[in-house]
Amino acid sequence: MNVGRRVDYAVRALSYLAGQPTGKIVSRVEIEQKQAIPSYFLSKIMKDLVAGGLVQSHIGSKGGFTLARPAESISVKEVYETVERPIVLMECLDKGENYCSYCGVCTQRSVWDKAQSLVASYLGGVSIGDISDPRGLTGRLAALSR
Amino acid sequence: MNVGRRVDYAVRALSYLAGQPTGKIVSRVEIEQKQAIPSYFLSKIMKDLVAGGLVQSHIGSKGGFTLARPAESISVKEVYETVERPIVLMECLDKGENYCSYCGVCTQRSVWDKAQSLVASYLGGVSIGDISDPRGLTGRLAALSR
DNA sequence: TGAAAAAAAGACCTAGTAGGTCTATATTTG
DNA sequence: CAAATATAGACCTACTAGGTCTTTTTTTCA
Repeated sequence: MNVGRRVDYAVRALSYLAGQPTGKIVSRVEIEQKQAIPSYFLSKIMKDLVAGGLVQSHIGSKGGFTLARPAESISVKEVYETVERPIVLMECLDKGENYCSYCGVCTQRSVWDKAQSLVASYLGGVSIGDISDPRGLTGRLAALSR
Repeated sequence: MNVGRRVDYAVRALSYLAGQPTGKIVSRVEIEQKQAIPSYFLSKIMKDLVAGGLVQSHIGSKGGFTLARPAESISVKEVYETVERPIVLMECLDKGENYCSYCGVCTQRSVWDKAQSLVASYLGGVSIGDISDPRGLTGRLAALSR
């Protein structure tokens, strides 16, 4: 029960994009620097976000990324599932009843199912727009110490 | 965001114990067989449950385990945290503000904090008594096919 | 008293994965 | 053409989940 760095970084990247003027293209390097993401790491994550249709990429000099959709329409749940995997607390909840022969008589199944629904529906209700971050972590941290 | 086998097996073991007459001592091997837990694996898990005060052990021939407390007073959350680790979605939620220098300006922190509270409080409200299983998975599965 | 049955303790092993780094290639701008 | 960029994918390391087994200690009971 642990959210990986990929999700953390993906959310940071999207929050930063959400804070830019609409259509402003931002490079991977800028996002990494503003949001304190390890060099290069973001390239793999952005690939997933592009493939998932959350972000649009622009190849070539002056290229970079923009949100592919309004920030308000992108939920944290969707981000999670795009860069990692569907939110599933136990495998048997995902696969059908015949994944494990005991599913039919399992007393805990409904417990994890409920817990999973709770968190998934909460995350489904939080949008990237809600946590947009125009300046990025490094920018706002620097502002604090001034 | 995934619940490991240790928790699964711990819950199965406790549910089985909860279904026995009060004070009935049950051996590790019996629990493993009735609840379809891999041989030997349960020994490591029971160690944690004993250390955590959820289960009482009885060494020697005719030994085994009993619940140390009423099943209704043992929550799934407590089981989880006893055999694995505290329920924490991101490390920074656990460690103080100074774990990561950006905590103070992090826009996602509250999101994961809320999600974490939701699931923790739900699991805190489900007890082993709620999912007690006197016959175990194998027993009930066999009953079905008869 | 001794053999059997059980927990306690811990060593060991394997495959998978998280997290991170780097390089080569294609594309675009100016 | 040169510089800047995404794309694609190779590569690496440390950790962990999950599982198996063995040795020791304690207890029961015949």
